Amino acid sequence: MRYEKGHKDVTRKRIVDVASKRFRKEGVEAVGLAGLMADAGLTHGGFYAHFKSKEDLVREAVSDAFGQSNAAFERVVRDHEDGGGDGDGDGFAVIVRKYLRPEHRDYPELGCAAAALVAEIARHPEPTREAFTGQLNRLVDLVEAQLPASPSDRRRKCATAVVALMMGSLQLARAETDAARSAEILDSGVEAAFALRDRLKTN
Amino acid sequence: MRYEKGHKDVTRKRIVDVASKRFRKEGVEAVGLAGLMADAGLTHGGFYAHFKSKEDLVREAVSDAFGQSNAAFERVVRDHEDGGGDGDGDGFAVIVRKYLRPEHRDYPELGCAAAALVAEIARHPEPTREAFTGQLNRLVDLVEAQLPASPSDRRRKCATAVVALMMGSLQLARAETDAARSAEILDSGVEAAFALRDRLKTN
DNA sequence: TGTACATCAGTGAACGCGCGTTCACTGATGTAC
DNA sequence: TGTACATCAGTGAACGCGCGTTCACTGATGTAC
Repeated sequence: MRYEKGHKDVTRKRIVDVASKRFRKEGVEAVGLAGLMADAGLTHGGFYAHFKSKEDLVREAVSDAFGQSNAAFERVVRDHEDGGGDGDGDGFAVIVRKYLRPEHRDYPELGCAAAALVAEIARHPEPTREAFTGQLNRLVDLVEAQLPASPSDRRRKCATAVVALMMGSLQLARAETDAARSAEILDSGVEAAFALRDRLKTN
Repeated sequence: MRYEKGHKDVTRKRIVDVASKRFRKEGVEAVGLAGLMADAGLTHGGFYAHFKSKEDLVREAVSDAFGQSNAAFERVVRDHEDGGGDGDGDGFAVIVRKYLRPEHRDYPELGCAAAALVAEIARHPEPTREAFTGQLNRLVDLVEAQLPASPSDRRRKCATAVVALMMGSLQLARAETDAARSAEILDSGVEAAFALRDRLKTN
């Protein structure tokens, strides 16, 4: 069957979309190409008409997943600025609270790719790691833009630490089996993020 | 061949030891039992004389790996106390600096199991997750013990956030391909950890 | 003291299965005549 | 306007391979007589 123009691109995007969700939920290694293609409504043989290897898809899907979650955070900050507080730094609170929400903990397939995949990505080839760190820097940039004025390397380091703290807290909350303790981990992350921001203000 | 008493226990420990290193370095899923047993100087068939399943080994190896890294941090704090500063809170600095060292970033197989495996463990069955969080709490306890006196839930939350921050920073530093930026990530973690500790002091 | 047997940690072939990858093929549609 | 052919996204069988797991077996040593 021959398809209308642009059909292949649509299919390719569908594969990337399915992959970006399943990788975040199950880990890259646990997801097989046959099942992935079936989820996209295709048979496995067609995979190589779209990507030259699984690694090729991983790089693209990680970038896409992380990019989507970054875009969501950027949007939520912009919406907040347009609405109430006129650049009073509350964009920071919006990011931190959204990141450390129970929903984000419970639905990794819709959330930050860093929290789900950072350790696995660290073992992948350099191009994949670079796609990852490119998006990571974008997240750090976004956090940095919400911080009060300070010498620029202090701001950068603070933003970096806040991202590490949020990501780490989310991961620990996901591993914790006790619901109350898991909620406390998220809460610790929120409080500590504010503490780091405030210290930048004071000093 | 029949073996001297205790021989089987020694073999078992050797398997757990090899597993605890390889899991941290390569991830649980990437390590096959045949290769693992070969590394322990055995053939794969004997595995089930020691463990009832791979998951059984995972639980034990994660507990062992995390326990060893915890013990190392406990030791380094004790040694520090015995040596110079008599409980002046520098145990905290010793932990943070040891955790966020470049060597820890570069040799995951000898380091903290949380940084290497937290995301993967979160997808494992409850007994495995509980073995993990048991050791995680031990690490939080250790950090908490180095913090200045405060209302106990504030201390606990601060210690939790410090662990999340250290773990997250180490993971990000491992994924980063640029050496200078990777070093900066570690440094951001160290500074932020001190900031969190200091805030507890002041307040 | 010497022989027969029980023990059991470790061996290695075999099980079904899913992996990533390759490739000859299909068949509906667009284009050429 | 009607027929022949080229296109090419997607199909599905097949490749070698490693996975976790099972099991009949080995063979050096300890124990029983």
